[in-house]
Amino acid sequence: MSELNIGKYFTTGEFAKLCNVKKQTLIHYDEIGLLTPDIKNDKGYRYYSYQQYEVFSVISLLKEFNMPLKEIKRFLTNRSPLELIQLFKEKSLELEKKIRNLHRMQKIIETKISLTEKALCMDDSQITLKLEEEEQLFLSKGILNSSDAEFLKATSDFIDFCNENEFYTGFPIGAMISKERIIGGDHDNYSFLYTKVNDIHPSLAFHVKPKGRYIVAYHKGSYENISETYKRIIRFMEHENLNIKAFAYEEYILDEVSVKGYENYLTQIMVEVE
Amino acid sequence: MSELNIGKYFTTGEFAKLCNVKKQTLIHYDEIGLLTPDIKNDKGYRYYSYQQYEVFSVISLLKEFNMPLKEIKRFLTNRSPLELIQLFKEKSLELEKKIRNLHRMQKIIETKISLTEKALCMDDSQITLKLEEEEQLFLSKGILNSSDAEFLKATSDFIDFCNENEFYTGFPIGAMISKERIIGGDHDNYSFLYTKVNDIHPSLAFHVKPKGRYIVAYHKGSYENISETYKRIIRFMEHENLNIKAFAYEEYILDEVSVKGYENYLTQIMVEVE
DNA sequence: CGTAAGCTATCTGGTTACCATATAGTCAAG
DNA sequence: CTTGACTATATGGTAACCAGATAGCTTACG
Repeated sequence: MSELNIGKYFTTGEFAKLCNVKKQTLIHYDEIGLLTPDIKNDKGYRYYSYQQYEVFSVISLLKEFNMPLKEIKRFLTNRSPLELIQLFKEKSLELEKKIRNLHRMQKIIETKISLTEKALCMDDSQITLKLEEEEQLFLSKGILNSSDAEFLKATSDFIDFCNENEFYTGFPIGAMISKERIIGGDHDNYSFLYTKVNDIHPSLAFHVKPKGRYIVAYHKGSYENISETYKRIIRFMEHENLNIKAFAYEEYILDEVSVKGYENYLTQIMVEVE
Repeated sequence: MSELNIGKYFTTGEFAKLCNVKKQTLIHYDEIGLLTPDIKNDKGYRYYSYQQYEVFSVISLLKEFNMPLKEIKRFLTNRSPLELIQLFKEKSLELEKKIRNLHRMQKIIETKISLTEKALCMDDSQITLKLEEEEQLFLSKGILNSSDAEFLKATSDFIDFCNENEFYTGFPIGAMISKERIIGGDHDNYSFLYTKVNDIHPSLAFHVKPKGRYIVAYHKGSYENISETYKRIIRFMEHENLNIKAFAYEEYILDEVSVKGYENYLTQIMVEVE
């Protein structure tokens, strides 16, 4: 009776089922020396002890941390209670970071969803006058009258900086254009790029988009034709007897992410008025 | 001046730096048609618009969800505001699940750390009498007098069930041995396997490890020699004039996960006494 | 205007952690 | 003693790149 030999041991298939993985995975682990069955008979048949299940579960735990198998192997070869404590403490910190990041991601997609939903259900032909609350904006360096190359550099630096400081919350990048440029018809000459921020970083300077009345209009299509929308805005202002205060704020509501091609973009323009 | 042609466009290298990836990655994305540069000149040089940065950031966001590039591509090809909303809502649910899972992982490693730290700083030669609080245990089906094959099956079913119900919290699997077996010297004939649970699942039956006095002893090495430790326990009981109530509870404190080889295992034995 | 530095391109091969499939040997039950 | 269900090894394939080689382009300087 060979049953006695393999008494309390699982075959590869049984162990694989227990671990919820393919047999191949266990064979692979054996090949790379990560998890070698306690017993290997003369025919090459593998037999795993149930204590090895605990080892497997640590491997799969560490794998969930994206720890490469090589490193897991290194850990298991040198394993000791102290090593385990040290490793797990490291991983615990990583976990916290990961959880924070997931919360950030959740904020981003929530923002994207609500922005896009808003875009879907609004009337983009209408120009309206709205009272808006104060908003904190983080600005790029000035880009007025900049060359193409300078503009690219500024955009790039701005995005870099936002990423480093985790400013990106799903809000699109906006652009500010000054009163003079709007009136002068110089509609692609922006003063600053900006992004909305939720938490104010004390050591950095922010621009406050003031509380007050804003003309809200929407531009459909490429910004090459944005002048026409500005003309409509100016007509509206004259009709309502309003004056631009300092800046207009442009934001993509639908951009390359949700539609394909400039002709389908939707830009929101908010003009601060008095 | 060819500068005009490529005016507001990033070269592959510039765009790669902006996106914090290797140039190769962008080339790869171009090859598989995931993110094709707006412009490709006659020499094959790639030029990316800054609007494409937004596309890239959505790609990398989706990639963080482990979404395969093929699926991301499918999404981007059919992109529309509605598709975006639907996808992001799905992903939001996934995120919640992931966050829950990470919290679970954190609990597991915390438990492992504290168990192992406990093991390191205690005196395993000492037998003590302790007052222990009530504990909720989830039990395997009875394994008394079971054959090797039955034992394996029970272990396997037990682990499966624990996994399905996410009972695993980092506590090792324990085993209960009855009064009769302890006295009779039948030390590897367990009655049940168990694991500690934190949250009680209302629809399942749990065993309560009662509040009361327990002899706490430690066994070093393979359980093949566990009889000697039980002899020490019995001597201690006689000396202190105590009697076993119903069960002893065995738990690995150091097992294959933190040490290598049975000879280094450390088992905690708790005997319920009166 | 020419050249060298610093880009760009494509191409090959390697990586990780497997999965699928094919073929052949082995085991356990009727 | 055969049959069906297992086991083994071996080969090739996958995703999403990365590293390095080689060759072409371009631009800033002398």
